[in-house]
Amino acid sequence: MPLVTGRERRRQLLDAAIWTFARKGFRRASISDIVARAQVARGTFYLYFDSKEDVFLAIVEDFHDRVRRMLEEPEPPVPLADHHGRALLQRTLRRWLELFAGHRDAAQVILKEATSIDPKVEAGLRRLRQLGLNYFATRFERLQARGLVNRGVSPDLLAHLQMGMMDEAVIGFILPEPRGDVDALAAQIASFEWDGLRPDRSGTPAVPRNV
Amino acid sequence: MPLVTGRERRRQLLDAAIWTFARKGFRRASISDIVARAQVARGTFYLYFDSKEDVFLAIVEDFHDRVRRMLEEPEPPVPLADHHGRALLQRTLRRWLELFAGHRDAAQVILKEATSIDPKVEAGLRRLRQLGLNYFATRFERLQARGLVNRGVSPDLLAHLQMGMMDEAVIGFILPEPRGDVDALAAQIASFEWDGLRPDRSGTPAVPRNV
Amino acid sequence: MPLVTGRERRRQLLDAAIWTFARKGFRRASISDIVARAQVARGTFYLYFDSKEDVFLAIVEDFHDRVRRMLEEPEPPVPLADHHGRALLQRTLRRWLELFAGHRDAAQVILKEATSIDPKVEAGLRRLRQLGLNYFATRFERLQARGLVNRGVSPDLLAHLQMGMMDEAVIGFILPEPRGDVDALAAQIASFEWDGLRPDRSGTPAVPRNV
Amino acid sequence: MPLVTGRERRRQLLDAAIWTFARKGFRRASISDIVARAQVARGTFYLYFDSKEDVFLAIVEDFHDRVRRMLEEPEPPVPLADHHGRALLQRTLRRWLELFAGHRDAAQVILKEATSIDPKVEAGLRRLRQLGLNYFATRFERLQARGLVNRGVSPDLLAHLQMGMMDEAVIGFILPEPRGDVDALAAQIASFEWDGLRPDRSGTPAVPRNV
DNA sequence: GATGAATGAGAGTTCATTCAT
DNA sequence: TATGAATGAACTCTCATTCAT
Repeated sequence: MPLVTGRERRRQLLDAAIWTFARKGFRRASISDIVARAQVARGTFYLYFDSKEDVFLAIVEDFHDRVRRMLEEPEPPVPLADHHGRALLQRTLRRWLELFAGHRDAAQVILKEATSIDPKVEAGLRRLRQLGLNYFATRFERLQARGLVNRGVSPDLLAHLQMGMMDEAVIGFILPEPRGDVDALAAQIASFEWDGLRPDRSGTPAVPRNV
Repeated sequence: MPLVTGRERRRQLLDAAIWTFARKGFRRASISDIVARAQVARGTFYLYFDSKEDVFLAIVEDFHDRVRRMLEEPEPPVPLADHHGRALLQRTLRRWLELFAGHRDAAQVILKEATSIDPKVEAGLRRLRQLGLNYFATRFERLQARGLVNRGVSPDLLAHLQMGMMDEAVIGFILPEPRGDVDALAAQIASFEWDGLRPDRSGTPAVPRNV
Repeated sequence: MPLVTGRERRRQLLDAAIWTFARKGFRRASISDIVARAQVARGTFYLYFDSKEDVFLAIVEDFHDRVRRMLEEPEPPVPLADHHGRALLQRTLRRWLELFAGHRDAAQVILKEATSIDPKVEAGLRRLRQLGLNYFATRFERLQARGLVNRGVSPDLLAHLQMGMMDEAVIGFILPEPRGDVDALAAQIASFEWDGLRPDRSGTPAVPRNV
Repeated sequence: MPLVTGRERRRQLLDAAIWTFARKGFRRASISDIVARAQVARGTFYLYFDSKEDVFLAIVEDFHDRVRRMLEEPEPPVPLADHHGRALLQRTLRRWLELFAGHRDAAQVILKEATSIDPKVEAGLRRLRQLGLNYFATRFERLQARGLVNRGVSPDLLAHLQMGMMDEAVIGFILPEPRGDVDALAAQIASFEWDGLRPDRSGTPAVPRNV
């Protein structure tokens, strides 16, 4: 029996690639860097991946799997309360941010190195993105149907905006800092999304001039 | 007098680079591609730019200038109305989206090729991003001070979320389609931001279960 | 086991570079020329040398080693004779000239291509030159101490003059001809050095006019 | 009438080239460097010289002229003395070294950048070298004929050795120092050449062993 | 004569990929 | 499976030279 199975060797190379791409970027990282990190020979890389592009695609698909598994995981019930919809939203955002916080190198690669590499990679990224968009859109739709969310905005647009905010929150607050307070971040975003910017829900604002 | 001035030749090469990077990506685009597009010799490129990285930086800075000029432009007054703050917000978003819609190739390059290229390029992108963040943060702060916007969220976080939504809106709705309805898009985003997701501002939602 | 070891491949490339530089000069020789001579691919060159400058430095250092090994080699005793010092000198010159005659391409490169290439190369050439200068200076000093050589001239200057004569003898009489009589050349140089130009060691020259 | 004549402009460019080649070497110096030094436009260079190689050849020939003029200059008589031949030799060496000391940049270019550039340049350098060799050979021959110099060595070989010593003296003692004592240098070299290394012109050295 | 923007051949170098061991 | 020396296409960049003004 070999010391490492094929599965393990592949994982080892994949992690080395994630680590390398996160630090050098796809373009500047070389196969040499990856195999040096993985402590295997150059040729070994090509036993598990077809090309440099292929290992990038594998990273995307690996992350895709993680997202899918997270989304499929059953969620613990939220205590019924006044702002039930908001609590659900906040929990979702937290789980989403936690996933990225738990895999910062991969997140870095997916979010910041997702440059035009290859049609196949492009497709993989599109699928990953679509997974998120579908999830959020379906979710908003259901919440609207149940009267838990304002029906005035299209679930599809909402999903896009949600994804944009998530990306930016990860890039701006999770990737740079070793320990961001994910909980607080999710709470604040949920708060903004739930209540909106309108200052006073009853009265008229007092004589505003142009800014 | 030469047929083209140095300024024009530089612009010509810059536009060729934008066009090329938007289609092939920074990595796959070669200097040969750029000069072929610009219809000049290979060496001419190096009279105006130091390197492939340098021309990318120039693109970023060119776009930076456009954004700055747009932000400095005086805005026509918004008719005083019930939802004054919302109207102001919507107008800002529209102008922002219009700028990107008016320079789709450049937007594509900035938003999708903003990969790790070079420390200098990195810095340039950071400056561009900061320009937007500062603008939105200042704006929200002022509107809050004037009572036109809910004081419950930090202007800084708001700015980040706003930028995330803008990026995603551009990537999702402006870059793919030749003619997106920018006005409608701005209106919908403003609507979501203004009112939030809360379904009913008075009553309690009716017996929701977990989603 | 590969057909050639790394050591051999390096030597093969080094020899090809010596051959090429000797014929085309550093400037006009291209990496293509070198690898064509060595019958390997272009990239192989860069497995063994960092750059074109680096291989030149390697040539210099390779020759440095040869000179050092020659100088360290024990010399067979010279039969005690009337002109003991002169015999020692002649033998040294012969060995020196033989080394260059035995590696004419390298000598050509070292002596005629020793142009300003690189600070590192410059330093390497300086070390090589210093090796020779030190050897001759030490030698003269010892011979003076033992009373075998005229004490009227500084060993340091003597070393420089000796080096100059050697360089010129190699350039003028060894590099151009496939088979120069190294022995006779060494004998004549030693003769000149030993006896000097003074025509008659006792009498006064007869009524010389200006030349 | 133009501000500068063609002759002057050519000289200006020639001096700029000497200055540049002395500092950067032929290979690393560019036409840009030369015209920048001469403060003229790039194209102007090509009105006076055919190519980069051509200007190098012009430098060689310019120096050739200087050497020739010096050699043709009548020499002041040397006071008749005991060592008449030695005094003549010393004066010649001094004049030779003075020429190089008076044109250090050109000397640097001729002696250290005289790398393989071009067949034409090669030929020019050969002519320059031959000028010196002929001069010394003729000189030694005449001195031998007049009994002022030892007849035991061939004038031709002597000329080569003399040139080698001159080159080395210039490289080692004149080029590096702003103010070398040319007189003393000439005196020491003449001393070595005149008297040789033989320690004692009458007795036998006392029982020397091998070094 | 003088200019300097434009040229483009050609250089050195990189590195993803292969394959004999 | 694993290795790593070898490959060579493709790249960026330089710079001597030209020529319309």
